[in-house]
Amino acid sequence: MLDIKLLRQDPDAVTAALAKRGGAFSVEAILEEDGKRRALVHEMEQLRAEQNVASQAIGAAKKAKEDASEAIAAMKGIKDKIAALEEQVRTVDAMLTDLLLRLPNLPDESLPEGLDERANREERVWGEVPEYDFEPKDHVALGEDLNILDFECAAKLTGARFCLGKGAGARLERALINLMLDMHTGTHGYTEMLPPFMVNSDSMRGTGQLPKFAEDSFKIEDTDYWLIPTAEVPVTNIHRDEILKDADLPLYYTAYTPCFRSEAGSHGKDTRGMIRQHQFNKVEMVKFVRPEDSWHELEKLTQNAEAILQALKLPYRVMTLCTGDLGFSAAKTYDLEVWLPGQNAFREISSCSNFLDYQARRANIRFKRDKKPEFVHTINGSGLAVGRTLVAVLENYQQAGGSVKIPDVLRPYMGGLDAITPS
RNA sequence: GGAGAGGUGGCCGAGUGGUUGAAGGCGGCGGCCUCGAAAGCCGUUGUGCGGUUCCCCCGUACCGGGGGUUCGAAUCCCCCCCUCUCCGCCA
Repeated sequence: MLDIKLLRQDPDAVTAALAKRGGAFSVEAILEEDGKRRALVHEMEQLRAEQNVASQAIGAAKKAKEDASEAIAAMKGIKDKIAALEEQVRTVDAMLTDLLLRLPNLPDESLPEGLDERANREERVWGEVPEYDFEPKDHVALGEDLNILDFECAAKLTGARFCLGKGAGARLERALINLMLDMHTGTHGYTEMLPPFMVNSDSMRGTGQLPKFAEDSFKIEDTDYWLIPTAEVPVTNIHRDEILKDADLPLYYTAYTPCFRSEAGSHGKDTRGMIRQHQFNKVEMVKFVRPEDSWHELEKLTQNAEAILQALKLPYRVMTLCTGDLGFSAAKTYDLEVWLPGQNAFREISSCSNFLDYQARRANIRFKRDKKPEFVHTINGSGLAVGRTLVAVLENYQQAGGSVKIPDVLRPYMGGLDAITPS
């Protein structure tokens, strides 16, 4: 959520910044509601002040055994006026809040401007794109030939966009989760969390999934529970409605969770394999930091995600998302794109974002160092999307005969196994 | 799922219709005392919104959440949520 005061002070700057995202956002309507609200609140509070004074006088009179019936009768009218104003304030307030919640974050100045991913800026490339003296297979062919991934069976169990991991495939996924968590907790300084995989609507609103993107997530029927689309939701909301101590900051959390996404609107996109699934595993990193540290902390968090790819020796590049490709709540995002020989392309495997105080405002996460509480800044990123990492390992480590070498760093997690071979 | 108990300020804990934003204690902060510390003593100690000479003050709201009764509600009524105990069920 943006600061309403910023909209009041400089509506033109806000409008201009939002326009870079490509959509049409009306700041004017919000300011109109805001003005209405303030006038109503002022009027209501003046009446209340009057009422409070009168009520005290009535109390005093009754104590002194005096007749207060006239004063009581006089207050009857004011009560209805207040009630009517309360109702109006409620309506305007709800309207204003809804409008504000539907306004995305302002893109940072440093972003390249553009409407879609073609305008994203490449920051750096790591590793060498591998060359093969044979035709490399994609992960679907590899997985099925090795009998470690079964999409057909998953379709029987559930439907499209699911995958059954089998044997070494299941274990490889688990190994990757453990490697990531061990690196983040062991050398990057994060505290591991294991949150609920369902959250309520308040949490979804806190991180920005609601009210605008309800259709992207799965909701459990007859409840207020949502399947989490990312661990960002429960982990960021850990400190919802809290005032942290200055000494508590910065807080670094990491969490493994499955993620559930409806993928509404992506029909026909990435239908093959496990690139785009309704359920996938992810290890997430979430930071709560002081405002002045957030840009530096974003760089560090991005490097923490890169460290996993480097440990696995997977080639990747870092992209800065342009203004039009930026997510709703983010001010700036780096995408890590891993090289996939099966697609002959770089594909997103991590998204690391600085939200500034946007989520903190929504979720009301503050800290106190002087008199007045301040909003923290939140930062998060995938470290990494596990399913896509498994895809990358299979495709990048494939051998001529269809076997897949296990990256050195994963072998301890695989019981010493050095390769997955056709049985 | 059934029965019961309970949710009050950072924490513990009083309060059951009228200066109660809320006693008391703990903790925190400031001061006195001290060579220093502890103990002791004194003072202070929330958040949102609105107004404003913009953190100084004023107003208003907040005692799990939402409605209601009343001139007036932490206190009475209704609904919901959560926690605890017992039973049932279950991993």
